[in-house]
Amino acid sequence: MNPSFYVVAVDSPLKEALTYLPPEDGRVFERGQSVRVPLGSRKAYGVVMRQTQEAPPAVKLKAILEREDERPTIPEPYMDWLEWLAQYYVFPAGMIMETVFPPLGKESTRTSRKSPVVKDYETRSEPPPLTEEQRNVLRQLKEAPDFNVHLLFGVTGSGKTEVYMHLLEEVLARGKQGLVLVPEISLTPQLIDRFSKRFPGQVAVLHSHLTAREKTTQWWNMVDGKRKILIGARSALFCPLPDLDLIVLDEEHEPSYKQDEQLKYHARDAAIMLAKRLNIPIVLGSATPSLESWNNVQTGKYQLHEMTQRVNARAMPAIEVVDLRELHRQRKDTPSSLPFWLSDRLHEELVQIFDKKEQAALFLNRRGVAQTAQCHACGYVAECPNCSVSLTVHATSHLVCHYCDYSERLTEMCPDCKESPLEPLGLGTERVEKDMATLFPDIRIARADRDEVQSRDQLEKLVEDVETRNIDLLVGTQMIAKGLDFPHLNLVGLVLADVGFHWPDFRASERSFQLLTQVSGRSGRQSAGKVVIQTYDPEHASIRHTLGADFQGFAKAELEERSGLFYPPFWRMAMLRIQSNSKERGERTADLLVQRAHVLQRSFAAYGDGIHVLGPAEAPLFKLRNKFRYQVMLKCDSPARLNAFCRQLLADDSWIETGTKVQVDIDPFQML
DNA sequence: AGCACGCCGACT
DNA sequence: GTCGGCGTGCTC
Repeated sequence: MNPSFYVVAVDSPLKEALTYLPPEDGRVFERGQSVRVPLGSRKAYGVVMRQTQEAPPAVKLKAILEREDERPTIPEPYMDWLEWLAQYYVFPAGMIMETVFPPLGKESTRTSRKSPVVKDYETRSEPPPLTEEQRNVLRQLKEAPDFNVHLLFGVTGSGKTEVYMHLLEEVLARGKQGLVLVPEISLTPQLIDRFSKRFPGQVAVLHSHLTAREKTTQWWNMVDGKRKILIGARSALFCPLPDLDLIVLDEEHEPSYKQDEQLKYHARDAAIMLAKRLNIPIVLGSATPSLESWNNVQTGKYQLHEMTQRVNARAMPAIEVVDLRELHRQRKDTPSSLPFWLSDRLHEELVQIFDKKEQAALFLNRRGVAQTAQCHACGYVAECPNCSVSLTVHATSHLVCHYCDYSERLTEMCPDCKESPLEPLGLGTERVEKDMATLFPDIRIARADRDEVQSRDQLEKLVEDVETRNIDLLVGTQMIAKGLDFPHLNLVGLVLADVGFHWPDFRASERSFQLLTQVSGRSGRQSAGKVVIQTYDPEHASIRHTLGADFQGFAKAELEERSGLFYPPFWRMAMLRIQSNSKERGERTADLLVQRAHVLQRSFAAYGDGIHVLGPAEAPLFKLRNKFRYQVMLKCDSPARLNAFCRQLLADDSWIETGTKVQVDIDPFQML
């Protein structure tokens, strides 16, 4: 007997899947198959979820048009996992299904003249001998082949990548596939090359900077089983691999694993759920694990594997802290010819490094010439007309908004009082670069930030220039903190470590610690390196523990603090964001939402510690791109209950006014 | 997300 | 008159 109806997840932002009649020809469909369905006045893609005997009341049903033969059936573990994602992150299932498939059809009519995504080498590079620590870790990992979460906690330079490659060799020997996830930023040609040299002809790559055709080709290479190892950014997790046997997620602490648009998933958490459904091991690697993962080690949920030695027994860099308060006190008495942001200590080290013809990097997590511009006569600060932030000074005469990219010319006189010019306030990478060029006219400087390096090609060029020693000094933001590995870089200067200490985010300390440790790790990859940290707050926990290379001490102190404040990882959070083009409507919606939350709260009060509702509050970035933003924070000690609460709270959205949106962010990272 | 519908201002 | 701007609402 033919089934009565099909439940289809349609590529449209609908809360629920839709019900369709079988097609005219009476064809039968399986769960996971792709179909074309009529939707309103158009055709849409859909994935068959299940059969049903029940029709929704009061709807005139339409029939499925046809099977979409170009799209392979999604394997059951993936189907189950995709449904979990939709549930957990409160997101339309049909739109998640769509992320599984490549952007174009399988066959291309044109031949590409672009250089290939992965270079295919003829011969396999020989692996270096393993350290004892690496051998131990590999042995331990072999003993737990089923679903297990392994945290590979290894200092920078301890050879984590080599461990991954050995594990992948075993995967290949079994004829299976492996998935290696890395943060987008560290997905450099350097890394891809290293894998494709070791596994010639076996590697495919997926990330957002590939063209639609490149993505499609790489996707099919894996899905057809022609290639066995997929290296990619978080979105590669959605490629439905037929023989997946191992997931590696490198730099697991990286905040960029959390997507903060559309489906707000965390690739680490999602990867673990996928591994669980496939009953395969997953290896998380980091030199500075997230406190979530570290806590899971403490409670025995994850297995810990430690690597404390750098390969070739290279020493960790010597770290020195410069107290900027003291520096400025001194300079009041004895003025210096150096730029205000450059201490004599860091200057000395730079002189020495350049004398020795070695390389240095200066790190400052702030773009532009100056943080903002202020009038010394009336105190006016240039602000963005669309966002509630001050404008940043760029390239001498421009003011730019770092959130919406609005820009204007810097006027000669203050536009408010017209009495005095706007003076730059604070510091940015552009200014550092300029000052260094004046101070050291003979050295070759490159800047690495979002203004200077916008494309993959530019990053490749930059990496090459540093590798071939065409560059003596690299000045940059976060961009240079991650994954770049330069043998002759022996001095890292942190111009102002304090950027980020006072961010309105409960993870501010954790991020600072990670950043300081990662940046420091860039120095002395081959010989003895040096790190100079300039700060106004040498006593800050992030700095103290970076100095002692004491992750565990930092984690212990920070976890204690989190526990006292009902923060993750002990409690779970959900952020409800209200966004409106009218301030009044936004405020009204936020108030109403909290009222509804309080009503619902009562029915959850009987379980555990109930649900905590905080807010409504204006978002730290109150106005963004001309939208007014409010937020309501929810906390709960059980993720399942928090999820149920969110779903119930937002099940009915008919009360939300037009021009106003309410969105949920489960396990949020972005607090602004 | 699309796509249609509908209600206003600017043009042949 | 009617072309098209984008706000609003619906999709089995």
